[in-house]
Amino acid sequence: MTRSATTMRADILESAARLFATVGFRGTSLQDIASDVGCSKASLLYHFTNKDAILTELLSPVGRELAELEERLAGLDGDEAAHAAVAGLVESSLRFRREITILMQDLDAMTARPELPDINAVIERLVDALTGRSGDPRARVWGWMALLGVALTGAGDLAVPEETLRAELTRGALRTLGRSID
Amino acid sequence: MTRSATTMRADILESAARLFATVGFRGTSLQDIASDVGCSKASLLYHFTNKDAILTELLSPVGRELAELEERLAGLDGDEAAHAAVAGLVESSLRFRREITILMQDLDAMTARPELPDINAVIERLVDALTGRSGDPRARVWGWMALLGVALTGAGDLAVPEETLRAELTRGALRTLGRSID
DNA sequence: GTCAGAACTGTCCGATCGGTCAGCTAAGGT
DNA sequence: ACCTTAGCTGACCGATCGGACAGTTCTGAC
Repeated sequence: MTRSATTMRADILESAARLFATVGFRGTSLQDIASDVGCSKASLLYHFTNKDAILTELLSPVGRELAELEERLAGLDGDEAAHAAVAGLVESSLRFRREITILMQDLDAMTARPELPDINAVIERLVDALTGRSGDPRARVWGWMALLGVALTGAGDLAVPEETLRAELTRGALRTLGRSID
Repeated sequence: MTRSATTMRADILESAARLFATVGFRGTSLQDIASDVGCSKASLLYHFTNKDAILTELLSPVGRELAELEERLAGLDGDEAAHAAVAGLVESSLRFRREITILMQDLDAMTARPELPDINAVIERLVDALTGRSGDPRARVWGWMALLGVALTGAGDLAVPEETLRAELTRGALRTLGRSID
């Protein structure tokens, strides 16, 4: 069977996203994806230049969203920026549960990926926005992104209303970050 | 240089723990550990039967602690058991920050590890204690263990008192798990 | 029917993984 | 001085990884 290029790319991205989110990027081989899609390993590399390209395209919507957040933060400063940064992270985590889960699965490897310029660029901005306390703020931001990701993953099958979850996560994040903005 | 067996084992465990916690179990090769310790890869396998044995020994204290929790839960039932289970998980997460981080790094792979009988056994019990809602309770328990782990990791360099953190995490966990026990 | 190009695959490659093994070296008992 | 043994290592193995590439099959335009 021969699928159209767009259909095939969509199928590959869907399978890859599911596998990446459950067993991680490193834990997923090209053969695993190919078996799930129902094609050969070589076919994947016909539609995508390499394995990293699949990941990059999966995360590009998150990158765009975070880039917009970056722009919004540019006009703010101090507590206002910190509040907007955390609120934006919570919002993005809710919108991209699976993508954030993928990011979280190989957190350390992701931060060192040059092919994710959007995401890493906005992290720098968030570090600026949330800075001013002891310790490594970068680790704190990533820690909180991961925290939100796992929280949403673990709470995915709960009956807790999304509104409540959003409010609690925002309040908890702000409190733990040591800022009192209400 | 020739170190004593006990010293060598301790050095290996220390290096492995640091590497596992930062780049994950899968992300750490035997050569990585050997380089960090300052010995050959073969030397690692002289002191430990295989790579899994290093991980198992690293996590054995957590296993023992969770086994004790399991015994404590055996005498309880219903809401009492659920409360004790969550409180115990929070307590263990605080005591074994790094080990929980390691568990969290390859969460999916860890749950399927037969060489971690202590840990997986108590998970079964925790599932029983926390059961009674829709969805997969096992995923929920692991999700919360991971949540706690990342929270503690990300919050490691914060000025928030450990007491406050402990109280907030316990309350948040109980709330999200849908139990109202106060 | 023909044919160009898109879609796809079998097969091979180098690198790296966890693990094995025969043998080397240094230390301690006698 | 001799020898046993614990500690250690270089070299090697099979498996698996991501990726390359030549060649095959399908499909739509004419």
